[in-house]
Amino acid sequence: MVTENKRRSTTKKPKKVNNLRYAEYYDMQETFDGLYAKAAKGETFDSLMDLIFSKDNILLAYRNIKGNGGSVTPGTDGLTIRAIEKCSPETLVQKVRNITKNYSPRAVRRKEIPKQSDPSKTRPLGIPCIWDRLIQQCILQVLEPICEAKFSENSYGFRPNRDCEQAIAASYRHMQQSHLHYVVEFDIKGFFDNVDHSKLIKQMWALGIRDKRLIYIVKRILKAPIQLENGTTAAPVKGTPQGGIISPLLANIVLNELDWWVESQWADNPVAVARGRNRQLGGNTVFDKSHGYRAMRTTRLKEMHIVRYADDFRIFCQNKDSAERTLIAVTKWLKERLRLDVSPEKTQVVNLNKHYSEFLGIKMRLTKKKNKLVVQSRVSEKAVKRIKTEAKQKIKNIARPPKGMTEARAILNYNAFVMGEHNYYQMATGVSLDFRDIGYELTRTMKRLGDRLKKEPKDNIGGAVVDRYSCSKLMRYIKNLPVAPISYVRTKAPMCKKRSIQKYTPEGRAEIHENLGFDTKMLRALLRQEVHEQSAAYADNRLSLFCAQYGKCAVTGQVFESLGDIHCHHKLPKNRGGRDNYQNLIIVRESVHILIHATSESTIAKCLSELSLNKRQLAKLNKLRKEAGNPPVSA
DNA sequence: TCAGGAGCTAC
RNA sequence: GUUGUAGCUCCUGA
Repeated sequence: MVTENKRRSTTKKPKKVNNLRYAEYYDMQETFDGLYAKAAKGETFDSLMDLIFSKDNILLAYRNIKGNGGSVTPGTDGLTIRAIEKCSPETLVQKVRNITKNYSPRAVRRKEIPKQSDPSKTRPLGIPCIWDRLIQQCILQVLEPICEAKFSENSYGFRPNRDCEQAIAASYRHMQQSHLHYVVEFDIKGFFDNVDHSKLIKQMWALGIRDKRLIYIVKRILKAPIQLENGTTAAPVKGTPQGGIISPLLANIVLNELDWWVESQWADNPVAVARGRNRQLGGNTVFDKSHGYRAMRTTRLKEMHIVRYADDFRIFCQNKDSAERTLIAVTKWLKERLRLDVSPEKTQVVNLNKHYSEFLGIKMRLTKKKNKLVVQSRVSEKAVKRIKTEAKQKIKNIARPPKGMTEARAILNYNAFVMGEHNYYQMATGVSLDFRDIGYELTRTMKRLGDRLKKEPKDNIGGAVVDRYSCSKLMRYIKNLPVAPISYVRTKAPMCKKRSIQKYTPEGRAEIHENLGFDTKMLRALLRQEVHEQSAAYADNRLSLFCAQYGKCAVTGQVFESLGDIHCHHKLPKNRGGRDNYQNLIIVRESVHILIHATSESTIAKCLSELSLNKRQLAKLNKLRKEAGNPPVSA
């Protein structure tokens, strides 16, 4: 425990990267594709456990969570990812299977954190222990392809290859192209904390997830005790922990039926009519009980569309009457079907011809432009306020860098902030107005930088900030560092989701992911090779390295012909403090490996003549020899 | 091409 | 120390 804490203070938080490649490393992509295809055909799954806790799936789960920022944040048992990766792959797998044999997850650590939208309010976090997070990741990997096949096109939150931009684009489309001028704004009260466990299980069943042992494990995860900040422990009766790896997926499972139900409720919906009586929509058979909701069924409502982002959703309607009925019907449906309450103050109908409606940080309405109604959107007031205060703070950091921060770092941080905000809010048609206002608000704070701000850099410089902003008259420099002008943004129309993009079909992947550029046979062999006496981290990094090096020796550049020729070398030897992290490992041919460690003249001579290295290769070799504590050799 | 690290957003 | 999913941007190494 002590060593864990010590490590934590010295370890920087890793950051998650795109993980499409990882499934390929662990030879799981085809399996996931298969699940997706089966689910799309309407097949059900009553035996998923063997797959979930298969060796490859578990090791892939480790790979996927090791990059999480929170992997070095301990749960209630004080353990971090280090506790997992120091095991050998075999014991890691064995441990997961043992834990889940009679699964009883450890207590989830409750932590209240301020909401970034409104820092005066807090959001309850539930941080599971690292082994439990690993187990949840195993489950997620298998459930996601099944669920993706069933989920609605109108749901954008927490889903692969979908984002806010697409949700906003869909909203614009409904307003402008489909002429839906009324929107119902919904706000579910504390959604994550109020998810009904038995309803959730029923929804899983309806989606075809029918493995009883798996359902039991999910139940156990939901019922995991919560260790409150004051140290006492509580047993949850509802809700799914915000911080649990499967929680976002569970949220979509619960609300998936809402998407299909709403779309099926309007008269003459071509999709609903074509599929027949609201059943079998999207391969779901969960609508049989929807007959009881007369409020909607008898009104023959006109065209309407839902746009959902996690628990935040809007329904676009043709007219006021339709919108008001929808509000009532959906509220009732949520209560009766999912046992969820909406917040009456925040749930309302908005006439988009007269008022702005806020969604995902953007407020939007319709205005007349040359006899046509077009979308006019702005940065939401809350966001403007937040940007102002954060930008002020960051400028102050440049003026007077706090200790532990240099001026250069403060500028970089400010630029990243400005570019980040611009990147997101550029989908509002009126962004430039809002950022002009923000810039105006900041002039006083900018004065603190005084004459340090120049119109030209000291020398000629490049980089992304210059590329993007140097055409602005407001561009300034401090020495050689550009300071991004916050007022300078141009709007960029949000893009709709391309239907063809899909993570779980080879065709759908083609647009977002390139296949490995070399023969993967050797990679497979490497994956199957058991590494005795080595850690999971080592085994995992070895695969990355092999791919990063295109299956070639780092010194000679030769393609590996046999498994035995592949040697993974510690640059700084373990007995001198070298670790199993990526940076400390490199893949070389067997003879090169021998040569790195060789001390006897005859061995060196033999290997050298065998390899006949050129100058550059020799230099690489000697660098590795030096790191290993050996003197250089010459040909 | 790979990996890691910094920033941003939504919920 | 603040978890999680998803998306975006940039930088640095090999």
